[in-house]
Parts: sequence; structure tokens; C-alpha cells
Amino acid sequence: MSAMLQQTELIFEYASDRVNNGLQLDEHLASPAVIVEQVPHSHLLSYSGLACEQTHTDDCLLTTVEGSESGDEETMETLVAAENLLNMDSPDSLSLDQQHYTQLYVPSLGDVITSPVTHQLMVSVEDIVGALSQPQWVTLQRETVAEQPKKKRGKKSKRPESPTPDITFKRGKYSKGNTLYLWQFLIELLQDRQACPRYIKWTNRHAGIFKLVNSKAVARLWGKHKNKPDMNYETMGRALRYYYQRGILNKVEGQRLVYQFASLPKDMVFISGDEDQEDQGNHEDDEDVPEESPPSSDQSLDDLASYEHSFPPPPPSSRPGYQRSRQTSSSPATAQWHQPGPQSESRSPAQRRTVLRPLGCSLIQQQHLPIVSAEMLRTLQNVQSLQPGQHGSVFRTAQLLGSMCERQAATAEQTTSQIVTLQLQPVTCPVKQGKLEVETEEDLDSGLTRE
DNA sequence: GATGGCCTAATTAGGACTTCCGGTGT
DNA sequence: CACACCGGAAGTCCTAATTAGGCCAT
Repeated sequence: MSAMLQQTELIFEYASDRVNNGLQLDEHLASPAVIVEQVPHSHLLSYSGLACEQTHTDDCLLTTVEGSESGDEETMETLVAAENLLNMDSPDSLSLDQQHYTQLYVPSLGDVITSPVTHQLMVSVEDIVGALSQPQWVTLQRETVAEQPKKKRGKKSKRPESPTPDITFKRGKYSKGNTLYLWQFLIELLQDRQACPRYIKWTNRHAGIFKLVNSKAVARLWGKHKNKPDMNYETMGRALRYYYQRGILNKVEGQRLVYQFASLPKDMVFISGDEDQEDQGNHEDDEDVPEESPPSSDQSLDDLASYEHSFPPPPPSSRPGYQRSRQTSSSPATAQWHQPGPQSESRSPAQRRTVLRPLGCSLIQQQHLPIVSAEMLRTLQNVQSLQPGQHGSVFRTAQLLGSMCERQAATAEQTTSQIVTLQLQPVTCPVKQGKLEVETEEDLDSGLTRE
């Protein structure tokens, strides 16, 4: 969501998507069991217009494409898919950023929580109260991460490094702005039924070992996401190889297209259909392909195009009218992959249009924090004594959360819900010159219908 | 006119790739 | 021969902190 918040249009796009796809979402939300793992992606598929395999087999391209395995057909598919990708507009979709990071990467809190805040809390609060002691990342390999010599010159580093999975407590977690790091992208694919195991799959998920079943498709998805139409596996592979040095990935010796995460988010969402291979103890047999349909190298690249709709739009700098400013650019910094839970998706339109006012110049703005967990609130109580000078991020977080608590408390009184976990809808406020302006419901309606 | 606050654009540094390349191995 | 893989080198893109300058109110 935050990635979308840089510009008004993006906000409207997101909002309109949410509304326009309500019916489809409801369909996918039929089963609570499905909600836990699959809703985000089904949700995304509905955004992208790509039908779900189970529910819309008539429209599903996968079925027809899977059968083709000849090299010629693959080539054709590659070309067609590439064309589709290049001709495709993706910004209308809700980004995965918005969808997933929230829960997928911060599961340890028990309640739903947004990752950016969690990180800020975890970084500092641990020193204060140790309230959030559970590690977010599971180190898969004891390999010592080589200390990268920090070549800092006069100014200190302002942009936090990529939140490498093996470094749990480090300032500035998660990608900023629209940035979705490659490793995050891969993790997302691994948690997406549409991509896993079709394009990428776990071969030993507990060890973090995965295989690029369709390296071309993954590379294309990555390239589309990065607005690099020429992206190929060779290029993406170079980026992956850089991850060796940084201790994010390891290469699995002797096995092609097989990599290993040095660490993984603690509560990764594993596609249920993908676990068989590993559970059957055949991680050595990494060359196998998904049981149901061995994908050809370029199979399903047509539906890949549709699938890509679910990824975040190109960086705003490529959009006309984009202006860089500190506040506007920092707004999407805490990319929010809020996974819409059953409650959020089943909310009434009125609830869905909840408008929140900006909370000033806090690093974490309210639209980045749709959910405040009970544990977060408890944590907040522990950090309330902080002063601005100390633990700056925590202090800002506390400021923000404090405001949110008050707001939520007021909201809770108006609802019948006894649930401690409160959900706040993403802000749908236009960003102008770095300021957020609250819109009326009428404005939002017009914005929604504009799409 | 001086001062201070606010805002914005420009500058700057650094991270994360991306691109290209030559080479090796399967 | 195709493909995967490796790693160096240079370049690009993006973000965010800093800085300078303009505007306005007092």
C-alpha cells in the first residue's frame, strides 16, 4: 500500500481495486482454511484478472499451456508472453507489497501487524523490555556472514541496507519505497500458489532450498516488476550471485537452478501442495518437477503476464508528474504488504472507506499501519517513557501508536467488536507536496468510480 | 530590514541491482 | 552446442539526508 501512497492516482487505484474486486474476493474467501494461506494470492489473481485454477478453469490459461513442451512452442510462448508483458499495464493492481509483508514476515507477534512498525519496535524495544523476543528470521545456515567493509565517507549511510534475512535486528528493515528486493520477490513467489511450484518451488523448505523450476518465467516476472523488459535469468542470476557474498543466498552445489536462503522468515507461508516433495524426503532429487505438471521452460508465460499484474507497479519515478520530495518519497517507504484477512475483506463498503487523517510527520504514517496488535499496544506501553532524544524510531513509533490507540479506542467503542486487534483501513489521501490531505467520502467515491 | 518558520528543489552518498563480459563446467 | 554458473567491472536507478534558497508572517 505504501508504495501506492506516493501519488494520489495510486491510492485511488488501490482503493478501486479493493472495491471492484469485492465479489471475487468473497468467492476466494469461501473457505477459512484457504484464507490463511491462499487468500492473498487468489486475491491478487482476481486483481489481475487471472482466474483461479480451481474456480475458473475455463478462463485459466494454465491448463492449456501446461501441455506444451516442445521447444518451438516454448519459443513462441516466450515471445508471446514477452509481448504480453511489455504491453501490459500493471499499476492497477494491488501490489504484493501491500498484501504480504505484514503477516508473512512478522508472524511472531501472533496478531496481525505491519512489518515496518514491528521492525522498529523490535530493533529497539528488545533492549528496553524484551517484549518481542521471538526472532523473526530463522537462520538456516550457521554460515558467518562476511562483514562487508562499510565504505562510509563523510555522511553516514542514510539508506538502510537490504534487510538481509539473516540479520534480524538491524535498523531500517524492509525495502523502502517501491523497492522489492529480489530475495523478497522470490520469497513472495514461493508463497504464491500461482508461482509455486509452477515457476519456483521448495525442494527443502526447512533448509530454505528452492529451485527455479522455470527460470525464464521467474526472471521475466522479476524484470517486469523492476520495469526491466530485458531481464533474463542471466541477469537475475548475477543478482542472485551477489547474494552469496552478502550471506542471503547460498548455492546448492551440483544442482542447477537450486539456491538456498541463508535465513527465512519464521512463519513462511508454504504452499501446501508443494510440501510433498520435501516431506517425502527427496530433497536430493531436486531435478524433479511438480508432480502434476512438469512445466516447460517457458510454459505459462502467458498467464505469467497476467500473474505479473499482481506485483507492484513500476517505481513512481517512471510516472509522469512524479516529484521527489522527502515526505512523499518516504511515505511509501514502509511498503505494506498487508494481507487482507477475512475481516478486512468482509467489511462493509462503509467500513472499507474509512479515512484516516495523517499523523503529521511521523516516519511511519498511519496508512502504513492498518493494524495494531494487542501485543504492539502492550509494547507501546513499555516504550511510552521514551523521550525524543533516545531511541528515535521507537519514540516516533510510540507517538504514532499512541495516537492510533486513542483513535482505535474511540473506534472500538463504536463497534461491537470485542477483539483487541483493530484494523485500520489504508489511508486514501492524496499526497500533495508532501502533505496528506484528507478526502471526503464523496471525493473517494469519485476517485473510485474514476477507474 | 531582520528574524524565524515553512516549504521546495537541488545536491549528495550509498545500496541494490543491471549490464556486459570472458571464462568454466555440465 | 546450449545452458547454467561464476565473478569482475562499470553503470543505472532509486532513496533519503542534507543543504540552499524562496516565500511569508511577525
